[in-house]
Amino acid sequence: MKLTIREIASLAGVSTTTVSHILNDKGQRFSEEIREKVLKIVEEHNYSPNYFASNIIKNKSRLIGVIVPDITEVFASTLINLIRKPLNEEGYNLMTCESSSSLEEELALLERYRQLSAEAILMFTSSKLSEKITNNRYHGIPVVFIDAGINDNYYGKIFFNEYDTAVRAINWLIKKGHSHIGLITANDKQHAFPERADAYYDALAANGLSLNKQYVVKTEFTIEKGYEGTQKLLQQEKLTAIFCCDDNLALGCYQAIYDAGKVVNQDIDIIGFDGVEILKHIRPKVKTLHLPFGDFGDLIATKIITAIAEPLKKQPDTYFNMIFNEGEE
Amino acid sequence: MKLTIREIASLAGVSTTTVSHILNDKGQRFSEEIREKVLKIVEEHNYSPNYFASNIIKNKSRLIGVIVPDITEVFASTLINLIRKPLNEEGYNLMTCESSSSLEEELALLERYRQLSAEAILMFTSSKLSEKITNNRYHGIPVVFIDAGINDNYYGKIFFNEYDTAVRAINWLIKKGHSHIGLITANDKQHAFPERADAYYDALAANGLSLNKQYVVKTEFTIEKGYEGTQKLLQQEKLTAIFCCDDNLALGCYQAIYDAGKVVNQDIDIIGFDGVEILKHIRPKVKTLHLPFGDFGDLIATKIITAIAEPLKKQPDTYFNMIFNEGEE
DNA sequence: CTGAAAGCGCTTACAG
DNA sequence: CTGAAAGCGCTTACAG
Repeated sequence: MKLTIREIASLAGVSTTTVSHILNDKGQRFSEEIREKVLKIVEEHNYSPNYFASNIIKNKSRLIGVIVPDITEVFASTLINLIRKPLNEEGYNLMTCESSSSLEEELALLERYRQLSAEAILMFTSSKLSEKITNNRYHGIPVVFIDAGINDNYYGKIFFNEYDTAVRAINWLIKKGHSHIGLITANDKQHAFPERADAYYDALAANGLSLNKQYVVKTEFTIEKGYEGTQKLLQQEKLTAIFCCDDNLALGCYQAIYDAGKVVNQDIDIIGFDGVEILKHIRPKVKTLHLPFGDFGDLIATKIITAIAEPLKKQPDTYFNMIFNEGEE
Repeated sequence: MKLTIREIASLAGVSTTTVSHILNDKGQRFSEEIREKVLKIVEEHNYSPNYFASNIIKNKSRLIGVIVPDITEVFASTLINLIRKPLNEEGYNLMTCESSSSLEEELALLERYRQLSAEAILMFTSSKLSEKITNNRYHGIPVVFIDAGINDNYYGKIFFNEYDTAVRAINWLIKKGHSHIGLITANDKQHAFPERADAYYDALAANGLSLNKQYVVKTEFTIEKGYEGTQKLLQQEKLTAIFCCDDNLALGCYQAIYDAGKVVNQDIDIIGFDGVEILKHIRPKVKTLHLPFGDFGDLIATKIITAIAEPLKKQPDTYFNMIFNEGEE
């Protein structure tokens, strides 16, 4: 059904060598006339070289594998969205598969991508994989992690300078008059964002507010846990604001406040963390620290391209500032 | 770096033929002893056949290409999520690319998937592509559309019996005491869901309510347009409920009501359409008709598998009921 | 400048 | 039962 290079060559009255050279922009061995003739025939018959045949020789798949716990996860899909364009422009295709956060599935997907000869893998994970992937290479394939610092990172860590911005956010709450502020943070098994909680502790101290242990909930970063954590915090009658170390928590917090018959941003102020899309859609809007998603995406795309070109090259760490807008958003 | 079948063969002291047969479960020409020996060596060296070399012969890529306007779109990512597992189990890999709803990009992606020898393509689109893709085959590759009936469908249309459930929803509003109900529906260029609007018209008539043209807004199915449409409707002072023919509209509607200082489900009742995730997260919760996503996903997966096995086989139309829960959700 | 031919890593019809 | 060899559709070093 599909034409082969041989047929195109015979149609054009040249050798397969010439057709291949023209298609791959190799050298100037053919006249412009021939070039155009061949290209015209290719066009007419809608010919495209067999992807597998050329890859077996070029040993390049142009494929970048993405592993993500769940494709409906906003943080990940936002980032995938951002890196796709620059990578497409470099001639790479993204392929996304889901791991359901299962280590077994993650390993199976790595293996599948290896079989597909992926040139790089972008891995969203909360598993410790450094043992399987030393120096960020899985059987030679560069693996770029998005994992909040869980794995060693040969290709450079990314820091968001969360602390300073988070301090600013807490200070904003305090200036607004809040003195009983709750915190929902990680139980430290899944995630490790100590700066976020530290900002809370330090900002309270710097403003002469004492730390109330009843105001602190440690849990996992899900909407449900945010909901439950907030229910607990709401038992503290004086509490008037909650700082959530993640937007999923913030969303659950928002729901719990509403369901408890209170009004968000009126009875209880919320501040979230990451700046995912959904927080813009809910009402009242929930304030959040924003990741600089655009720059973050560009960096990841560049990291991947660099890692493909030079898998053995260490890449530097990068620092970004988080964004927090004190005024109305 | 990567081992070849020849090296495995020589390591095992057998021919490449035998190794290939063992790896591909072809025949019983080898002893169990040899089989185990080869498998052990394969295991030890973590050998996997070169994907491209085998595909060039088998002419099977095991790849299913997905084209989606935007990966962050909840409807699409929900569905992709649902079909991935059954398709993986059949040995297929999903590859997802974004079209930004641009016809040009859609065609480019179809072409790219053709070059990748995708075995089937799942296309989320609002473009009329029947001209390029007659009988749902693009250069022989089966294309399954998710497109609300825009394109011809050789592989069977999917109907959601939206009408009956939508009538029930409107009746529910009327029974609740609403007699001034707004409608936000499509401007008919992008989408064609006439049953949704008809249900509104008919239910009003059946309950002896006259149709007020001021209560009807025709627009596109986006959050922004839902917002603007609602602003228009809110100028109608007697209006106390709005039926949105899409969940994006419902979300924009929800926002506009809040921003106008009114209370959702108290001053103005909303009913949406599709049952996407986000409506469960907002507060107050917005009632919506639900697609039977689970069954829908299973059907699409089956359609794809069937289309790959028998590309020339017409597939039957399918009818689903929408879900509308009158009580609390 | 041009094309015949070798070779990429597999699979499989075929000969022994 | 087993393996040498042809062949999949390309690319490219090489010979003319």
